[in-house]
Amino acid sequence: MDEVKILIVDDEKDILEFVGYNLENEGYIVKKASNGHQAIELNHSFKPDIIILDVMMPDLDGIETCYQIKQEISTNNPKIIFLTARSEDYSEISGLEAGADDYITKPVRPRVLLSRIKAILRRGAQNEENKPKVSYGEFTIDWDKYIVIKNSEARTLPRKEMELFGLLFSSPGKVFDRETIMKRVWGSEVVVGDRTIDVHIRKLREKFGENYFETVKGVGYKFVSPDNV
Amino acid sequence: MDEVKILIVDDEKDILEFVGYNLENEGYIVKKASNGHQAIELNHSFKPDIIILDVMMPDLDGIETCYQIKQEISTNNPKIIFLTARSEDYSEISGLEAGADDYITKPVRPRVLLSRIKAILRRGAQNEENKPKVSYGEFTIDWDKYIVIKNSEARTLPRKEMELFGLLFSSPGKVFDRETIMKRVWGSEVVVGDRTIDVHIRKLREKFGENYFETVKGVGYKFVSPDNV
DNA sequence: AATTATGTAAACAAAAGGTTAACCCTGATA
DNA sequence: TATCAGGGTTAACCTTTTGTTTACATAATT
Repeated sequence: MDEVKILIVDDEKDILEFVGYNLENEGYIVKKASNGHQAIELNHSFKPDIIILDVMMPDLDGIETCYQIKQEISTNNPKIIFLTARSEDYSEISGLEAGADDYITKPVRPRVLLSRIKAILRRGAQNEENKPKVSYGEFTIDWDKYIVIKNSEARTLPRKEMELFGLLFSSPGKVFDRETIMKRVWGSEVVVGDRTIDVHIRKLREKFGENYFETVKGVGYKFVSPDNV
Repeated sequence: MDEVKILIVDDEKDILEFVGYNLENEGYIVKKASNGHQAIELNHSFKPDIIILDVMMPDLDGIETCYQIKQEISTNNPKIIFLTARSEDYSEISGLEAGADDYITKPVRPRVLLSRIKAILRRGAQNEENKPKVSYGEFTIDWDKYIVIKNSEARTLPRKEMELFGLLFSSPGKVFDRETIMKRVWGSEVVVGDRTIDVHIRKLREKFGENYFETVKGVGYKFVSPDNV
């Protein structure tokens, strides 16, 4: 991983500038968001490796934002560093639960921040050896190579198809309702028409066969492996 | 859970008013108690989903109150958020021991409080997703996969049939009267003809056999498992 | 027997989902 | 810069499934 992308989220412009400047100086690719919604949005499009997230923000606070981001199925699995003022009354409990990977208290000291970032990247590098490759029935999904293998025949899927497949595949047999699919694949911010999910299911069926993606009318869809039940 | 009930407990009237106002504004159903005894009392009668509990109270303090409430066996299992003044020397430890679910330090900031409440509700909702897989006699119902298994033969039912089955199956042998069935499966607002339930019972009988859904004339229906009684 | 509650089949209505093709981006390519 | 291609989305229309009612038959209860 040579190009490390970092997203900074804070409602105070000064901090965005200050932290952004320091990180860019170190050669990271930086984008900034000034609220939670923007952050979720940018997590999609920018796909940062690390998100530095202010806890205390109006409207959608850091904890909430973190939750939502962690929910989503996506290729980037961003690490999240919380930024909290020592005086704030957000307890660490909620932060850890929300899936924070580290904490930093304001005021931000560049040296500290950089060392935390490096620590996280180091940790990440180690994990990367655990290729997230999961098999079930005749299928294998390999997020690393971004392919789905069916009976030793590999194919690359477009992002949304991959994510939709990934979600359903993550719990074979379990029905995911449309709302959940929407939230986890498209994100809670995005609003798209109701036929969109169907169309993507169609594409998956075209590629893998009609029998793997079962419709449960009025509820949602599930992945099943006929030979494997 | 659409109607969320919250109980606020504090000996300072101002705080009760302030917090209460903000929560009501968000559509929560709110009751207030000004001491621990009242709180325990209201936990019984009001059955709140969440209790916001001041730690520092005369006589019966928050920790004690929390203990007592957690002790009780009741249908509502209220989540408890502690309210502590930063200066107080109640350590978080005692709070966690007492069974707190979260902390907030005074002064209470509405945004913070609301986001914590949402977080707690979300946690609760997630747990609810793991609807258990229940077996009785030759039947198993699996809400996750949305199937009913009879003698190792699985089938997915349409929504209403599933819900009707689920209801009757939830208490084998117990008679559910039509009114209850209506309310629980169709909802209290919906009005449908009186043959509708019968027709759905018919469908279940067609699918699983005539002997499992017994009519109790003038009352309602019950699920029975002949081999199992 | 009369009355009332339930059973049933078939018709009907309305959701829910399926399908296809066109459209709009965005990023790549010449 | 113009063009192009792929992915993603929408729109329109089609099909199927599910849910409800109707109309009448049957069984139980008084």
